[in-house]
Amino acid sequence: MFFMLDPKFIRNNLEAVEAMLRARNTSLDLEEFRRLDQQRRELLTRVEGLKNQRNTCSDEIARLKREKGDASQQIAAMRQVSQEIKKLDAEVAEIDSRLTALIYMIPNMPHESVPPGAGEDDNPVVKTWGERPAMAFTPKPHWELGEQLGILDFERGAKITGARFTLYRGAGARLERALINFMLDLHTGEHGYTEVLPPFIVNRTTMTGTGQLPKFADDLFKLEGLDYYLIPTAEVPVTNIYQNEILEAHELPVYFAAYTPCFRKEAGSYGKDTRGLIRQHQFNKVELVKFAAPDNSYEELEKLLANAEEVLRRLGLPYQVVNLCSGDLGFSASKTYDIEVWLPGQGVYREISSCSNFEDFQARRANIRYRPKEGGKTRYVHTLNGSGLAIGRTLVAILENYQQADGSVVIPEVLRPYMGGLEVIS
RNA sequence: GGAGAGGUGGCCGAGUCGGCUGAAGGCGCUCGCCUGCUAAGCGAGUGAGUGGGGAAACCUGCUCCGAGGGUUCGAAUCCCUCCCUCUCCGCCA
Repeated sequence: MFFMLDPKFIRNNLEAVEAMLRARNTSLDLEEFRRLDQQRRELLTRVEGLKNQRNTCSDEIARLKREKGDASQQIAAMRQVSQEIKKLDAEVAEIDSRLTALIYMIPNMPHESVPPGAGEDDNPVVKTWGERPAMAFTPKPHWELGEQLGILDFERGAKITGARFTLYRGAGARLERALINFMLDLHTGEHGYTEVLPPFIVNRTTMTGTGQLPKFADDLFKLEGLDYYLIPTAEVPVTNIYQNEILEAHELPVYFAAYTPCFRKEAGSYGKDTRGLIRQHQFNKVELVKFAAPDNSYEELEKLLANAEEVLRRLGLPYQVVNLCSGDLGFSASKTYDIEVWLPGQGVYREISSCSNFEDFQARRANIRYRPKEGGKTRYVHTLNGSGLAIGRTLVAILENYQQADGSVVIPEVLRPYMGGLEVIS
């Protein structure tokens, strides 16, 4: 049986959990949890008593048989007991599955440093970096630039597949690939991450481990006739690398960097960001994933954020960092920083990275533990992840921030070696 | 896709005609002894989950031998379904 929040924690902190649900604008009644949990414990006491009786008596029967004695009386008695056990076991299983379904719907507890708030307008900006480029002309949105330069073909993307799919060509395709390589090289070469290339299709258990299922099934592409799904982010396969494993304390923290495409249905965002690359059903991302000991996971979150920020600094892209408030925090996260990059073509800051500490929420579901140095019981690790960064949106930011009056786009210096020396796309 | 073999504790590896095996034996690891140091040697300990008792050391119930069902008083051991691994054949980037 998997849980997200510890059922014991819920049991002992019902008021706190209910307060958390309100802060997250979630309507969920814990009365049923209280009732089922109580019932389950009562049943368990009874059925375990009976099992104990059966075990003891089975030994007795075995002994009698060995000594050629008569055990028919005990066998008859145990037949009754076994019937009863079977019945009670079924009742427990029924309650368990209802309880699990319920607990799976409860989001994570926010960290104490998460500000209260109703939604994204209440997220405090904790940092801004870089100079917004001064332009003596009216900056264009990236879709215009991309089409005029012949590097982004939205129409043909839509023809090949449908809306929210894009065909990159020439320098556009290469720029996308350059960004992937640049980011991976930076994180593996300078930030201590190990590169992994995971499967892009995962099974149900894996999706459940990181919290995408059962709650967010609507946003996932599922393969027909199979219990397999296209990943919506590398977080899913990479976090599940250690699913059902026990790590040694000296192995922590573990840092992974992974490039993968990401597939999202974007259900419920029909009117939003219909133009351009901002919201696609398929996009590329370099993801950073960490497994850390609980006592320093928040330091690891700060480092993770700094690693993601470094990408934007080297690319010379202005950004701000916001601390997501309680009402905007994702389902599985205890704390999340969003990095938002400046897009002059649209005159807004747009999310380009999301760095989160999930504490033991995912680890509990995916059953990822470690053995503490000082010995004693195994504990759940803390998992963290962050985009480092979303590739498509980075390309958008480059086009819009580095555009020239004539519609050409200068390539940031750090990318030129990856572009075969190309300095300007024109 | 076809034929066969197999999935046991951190690892390797026993489990007889179903009962005394949560699991022999070995390796590894931990602690202690021994040793000038190292190696070797000797002794003890060493799975996980969940519940009860105790201030604690610790004692104790239940569950777990790929997963899920079934047979049985009782299953790692028998039956069924599924998953995975390996070998051979076919097909294929």
